Order: sequence, then structure tokens, then C-alpha cells
Amino acid sequence: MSYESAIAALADPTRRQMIERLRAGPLAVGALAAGLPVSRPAVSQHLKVLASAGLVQVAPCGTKRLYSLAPDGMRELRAYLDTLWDDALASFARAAQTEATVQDLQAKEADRDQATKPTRRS
Amino acid sequence: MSYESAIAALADPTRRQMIERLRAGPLAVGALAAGLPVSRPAVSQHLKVLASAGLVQVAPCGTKRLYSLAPDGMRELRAYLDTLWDDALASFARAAQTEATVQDLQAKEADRDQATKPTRRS
DNA sequence: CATATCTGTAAGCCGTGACTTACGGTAAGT
DNA sequence: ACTTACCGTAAGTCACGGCTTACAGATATG
Repeated sequence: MSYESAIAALADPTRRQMIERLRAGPLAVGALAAGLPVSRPAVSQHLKVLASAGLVQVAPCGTKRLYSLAPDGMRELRAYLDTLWDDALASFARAAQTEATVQDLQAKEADRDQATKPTRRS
Repeated sequence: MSYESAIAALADPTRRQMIERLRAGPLAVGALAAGLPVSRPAVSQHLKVLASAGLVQVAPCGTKRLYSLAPDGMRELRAYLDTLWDDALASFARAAQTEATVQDLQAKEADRDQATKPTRRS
């Protein structure tokens, strides 16, 4: 039910870049912002979004705050996309069948039309 | 490499709603817009985004255009999230270990401090 | 050919969010 | 206690994108 925030969070390129950097391991805010093309406050704001989406977690360590990836938000997002994936495959097959059916109907209609009164079909 | 457009496309609630409706099967633009709270041109624009992301496909049928789910964009998105998922689990374990290590260090430091000179820790 | 239906596109408005600088607040070091 | 380092938040600017109405193109039907 909360996969929406996860998708919205991952939609931003900067946030994805942060995720990419956190894949190597936990990082403090300053160290994380050091390799990014935006200011440190911007990183803090993005971290807030990622945290509320359950994609990262915090571990206060002295004056620093270590951020690391969290599997919570990813789990819900994966579950949603899995159902979407299955339905996409089903719909894909159904669409192919529909198209074939349509072509069949059009072919039969063409035959019928040709048998009675020919219609231009270009 | 093109999962970015898929995420950006699925980030919009209206587009997700369209995807939800297409899960039942192919639909024409008008029929699809009928059950949505936005105008038909808006649906056309969204369909353009979804198509360029490889999430839907078109099947011209007379004057109508039948749209249906396509597994292409979903596949790339799934692949990306799968790697992200694995790294999230790894980073999660690593973070837990880090936290435990930190706590260990803090505990040992506390012991050492208490053995030499007690520091206020509240 | 003229009409009607279905759809994509153009132009414009407007809200949302990403980014900046400036400030406040907390924890360690001297 | 004072300073330093590290971080979150507030206020403000500005571009991006979603939505609308109006128009243009394409296809079946009379």
C-alpha cells in the first residue's frame, strides 16, 4: 500500500545516485554529499524522503549520522511490481490473441465483403 | 539502462491508475479515459509517456487505438530493482554489523574510560 | 464526397518539488 | 565554557510536468 512513496522517491535522479553510492555501504551525510553535484542540505532533504519511503535507515554515531540502505521499502515496491509483471505478461498474451482475433475477423469480413460487394481497404 | 523512464512513468498516480485499468485487458483511449478523473487529451499524453517507457503498446484497430500492457519496460525495471534489492540486503546486514561494532566499540570505550577517568554519558 | 467518431498535438496555466543560502541545534575536542 | 564539526530546517527562487481547451489528422459510414 505504501509502494507509492518508494516509486516517487526512486523517480528522482539525484536520489537514485544517492542510492547507488549507498550500495557500497553506510555513509555519513557529508561524505555522501561530497560525491554528489548538489549541496549538503539538498542531500539531507533527499535523505528525509528516502527514509520516509523506507528505503534508507539512520544510525546516529557521534555527531555523524550514518545512512544505509533499508530493505523495507524495496520489499513493498518489489511485491507491487511482481503483480504488475504477471499482469503485464497476461495482458501481453491477451493482446496478441486479440490482435490475431481482430485480424481473423477482418480477414473473414474481407472475404464476406468480397463475396457480396467489394469495399476498398487500403 | 532505460529503467529510468519506466520509474519516472510509474511515479505519476494517474499513469499508475491507467496501468491498473489496463491490467484487465486492452482498452481504447476513450474507454480508458472514461473511468479516469482527467480529460482524454491528458490520457493521450500519459499514454505517450508510458509507450516511450516500454510499458504499453498500441494496436490500431479502425479509428480506435487499443492500448495494452507491454512487458518490455517492466523487465528492465525489474532487473534494476533486483540488483538494488540484493545490495539493500547486503547493506542492511553490513549496517547491522556496523552498528553492533559501533556499540561494541562504545562499550569498550566506556569500560576503558570508566577504568581510567569516568566521563558523563547521559 | 460529406459527416461523424476517434485520436494526437499545440498553447497556456499553474501547482509541485528540487535546489540554494542562511540559520539553529547537538555532540565531541581543548 | 568556548570552539569546531556535523547535521537538520526555514525561506525563497525557479524549472519541470500535469492538466485544460482548442485545433488538426485519420478512418469508417451515409
